[in-house]
Amino acid sequence: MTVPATAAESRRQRDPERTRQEILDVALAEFARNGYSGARVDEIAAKTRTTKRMIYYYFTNKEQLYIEVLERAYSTVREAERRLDVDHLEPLLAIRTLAELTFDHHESHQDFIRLVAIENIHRAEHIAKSAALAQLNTPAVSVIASILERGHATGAFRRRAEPIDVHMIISAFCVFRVANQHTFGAIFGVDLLDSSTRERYRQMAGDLVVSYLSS
Amino acid sequence: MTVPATAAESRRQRDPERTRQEILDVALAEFARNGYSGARVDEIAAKTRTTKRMIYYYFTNKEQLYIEVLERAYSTVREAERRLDVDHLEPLLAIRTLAELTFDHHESHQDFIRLVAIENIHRAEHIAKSAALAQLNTPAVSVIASILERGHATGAFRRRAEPIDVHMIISAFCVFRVANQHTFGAIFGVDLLDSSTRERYRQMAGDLVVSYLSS
Amino acid sequence: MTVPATAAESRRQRDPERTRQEILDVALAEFARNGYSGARVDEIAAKTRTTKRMIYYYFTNKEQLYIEVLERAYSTVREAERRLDVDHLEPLLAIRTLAELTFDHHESHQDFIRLVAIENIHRAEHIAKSAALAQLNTPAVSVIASILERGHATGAFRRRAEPIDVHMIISAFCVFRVANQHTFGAIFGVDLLDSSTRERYRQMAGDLVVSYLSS
Amino acid sequence: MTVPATAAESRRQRDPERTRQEILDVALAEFARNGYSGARVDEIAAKTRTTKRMIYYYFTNKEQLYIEVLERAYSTVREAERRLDVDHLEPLLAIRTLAELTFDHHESHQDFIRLVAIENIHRAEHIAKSAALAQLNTPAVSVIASILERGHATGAFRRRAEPIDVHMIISAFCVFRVANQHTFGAIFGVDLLDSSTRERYRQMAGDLVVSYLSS
DNA sequence: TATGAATGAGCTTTCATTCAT
DNA sequence: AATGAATGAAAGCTCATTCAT
Repeated sequence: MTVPATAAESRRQRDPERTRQEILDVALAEFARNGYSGARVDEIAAKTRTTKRMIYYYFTNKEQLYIEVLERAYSTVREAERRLDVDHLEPLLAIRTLAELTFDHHESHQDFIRLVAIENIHRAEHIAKSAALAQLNTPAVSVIASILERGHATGAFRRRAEPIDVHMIISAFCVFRVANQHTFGAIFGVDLLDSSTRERYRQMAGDLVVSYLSS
Repeated sequence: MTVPATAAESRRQRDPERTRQEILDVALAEFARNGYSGARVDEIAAKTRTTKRMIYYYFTNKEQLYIEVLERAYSTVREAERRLDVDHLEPLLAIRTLAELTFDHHESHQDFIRLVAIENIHRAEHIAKSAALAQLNTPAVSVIASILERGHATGAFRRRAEPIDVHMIISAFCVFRVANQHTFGAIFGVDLLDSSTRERYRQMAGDLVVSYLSS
Repeated sequence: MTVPATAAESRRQRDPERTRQEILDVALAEFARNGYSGARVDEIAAKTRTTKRMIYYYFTNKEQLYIEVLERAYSTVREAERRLDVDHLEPLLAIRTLAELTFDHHESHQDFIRLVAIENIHRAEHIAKSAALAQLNTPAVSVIASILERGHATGAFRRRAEPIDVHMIISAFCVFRVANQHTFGAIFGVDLLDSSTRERYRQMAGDLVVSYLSS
Repeated sequence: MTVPATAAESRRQRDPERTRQEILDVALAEFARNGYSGARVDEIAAKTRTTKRMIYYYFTNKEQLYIEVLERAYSTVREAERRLDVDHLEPLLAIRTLAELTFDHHESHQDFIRLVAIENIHRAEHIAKSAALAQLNTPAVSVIASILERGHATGAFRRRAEPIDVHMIISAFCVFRVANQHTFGAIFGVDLLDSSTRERYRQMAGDLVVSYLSS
């Protein structure tokens, strides 16, 4: 017979990769929600169809699980960056579009932003421990470099700026809005993520980088 | 005799306020270093001349200690903001100076920046619980409002911007440099806090807000 | 001037005996409510106009406080017993009246009943430690002895019973109704203290001892 | 090799149910001896072949352990009640036998009596929390109901009494002797549990209910 | 006589992890 | 490859009590 006789049997996975992904999904949410120390292996297990024991079986320990969560999250972001295509736009519009796409991406990947904040609390020690993360290239910076080059050639950008600095300016604004939304909201009584102000902030992201490069 | 005979005697404090402050100092460092969950009351006590018991005596529990750390940290920042004096400068220089002072302040109060990041991980729930933090006013925004008014009057600022948005732009840049230094460093191999680049980033902070408001 | 200048001064008691009694009142309620281990010195102090320190000043430690609570409670009961006067009633009515008065007394002194239960949990070790409680005489038993003597003389009581056994029978019934009201209620869904059944139980107390002695 | 090499190994249990029962046994004794607040999980663990950690593993927390102790204790009593068989005895003898069996049972289950006293101190809040205890039926009352019915039919019982009241009368006497033995002993210098007086008290239990129902 | 400040010892509980198959 | 059972270590917190004047 193929009917599972016990709970354990019914739970048993035939697809290890799927189990891994399910654990990583839940772990991402838990780590993003509670921080590294605040996240509970028990809780992650409880929200999974597997058991705590399986988490250790697949990931060895809490830290390794966290690292793999981080790796997958960064890898997703890099994948998105790789899909960026603004070469067909004139430089000013290209950089504004890039800022806006970054703005949109950060808003829709808040768990990732939180994970980055958490990782910074831990001085990026887990990134340092990860072979996969060590060799991450950052397509976004190349995209920026290309735009800047074109912009300088056409004279659209009066300011000579380093690609990485432009990346930082865009990131700072877009990350801040998500990462600091709660303290900002508590202190100023303003919800930075409210849909009614999204368009204004989105434009501000573009204005900021455009005005910086233009003047 | 007045010579303390035991460890307990030598430890005994006659100055409760000083003891409180010492605990808060150590606790700030520990929370900033390890996050709320990651910080250990035992560890905080060990780095103090008092005992763990005293921490509970003064602060009731870990959360309340954290909240008071937060309150004092914010209060220090507000105090610094209150000392800001850029009224004698012409608008463009005033806003640039404000950005640079913010830049300097954040660099020299990295524990505060980390605390804010931690508090955001916890969705600002502790700020919400604090009566003292609820009624915090933010002098910096008033200062900005005043500068903007003057700048609009003189025509120095072509863009009409909300004071709070300008505050956000300055904060985003200055906070990002400190808060995200570790992941940025790990991924781009760049130390955002290196003294050799400080002046360039400092100027960038000013340029960013000035170019935004001017264009 | 006689106006108290500080909270401490305004709290300060001029009447030590009154302070002692207030502490004992609150302590009785707390011990009766939570048991010896369950009662908190902090809580007792909080419900008093004095401080925890004063409790130690007056009573040395928690156990001594408990003992004095016990002493005062027993002393109150003995005082009530001493006021019993059923000599003018014929034996059958006298013993019934005694049972009913005991019934009433226990109902209106539930804290005392609880205290006795608590003291039994502790194997009466505190009574043993109390000089005052050691030499407690029990007027009730003398009253019973007198009634029994008269009843045996008149032939109203066919059964020859020991005064202390009769005391036990009466106590058992009256104490049980109060002491076991909660488990009885939880298991049988009956509130033994409900006013609608008081008269029936009261009569039962009399019937029980009367029928026992008569038959 | 199968010889346990370490203390942990020798301690390790393969029989969870047996471990549970052992913990419950020890916990019953400790709770009965010291009350709920007075009992120490450490102490219970020390008297067991397991560790404190195992107690939490099996029972979640102290309260749940206490509740399960209570459940098992009540369940044992109910089991004994279910085995009562006095149908073959004529009513007067039946009710006397029931009283005597109750008397014997309470004497040999003093921990249970103490537990009931403790639970009453806590206003039966734990019984209220227990699903198992909520639906406990009480066979003893049915047995009494049956005896009363027969006794009323034959005219042996002149008094019409409620089964639950008769249960209360028997319980009150038998519980009192055990539950209040210590205060009674301390005050009257009488050991209610002394074997030399057991037979007299046992008979008194029967006399009490028989005379009550007969007259 | 009275008291604010301080505290050692020990409590219940939690956590990531390993055992043993 | 997979897992149910078990656990050492330490965490946060509480309690009656003492210090020091």
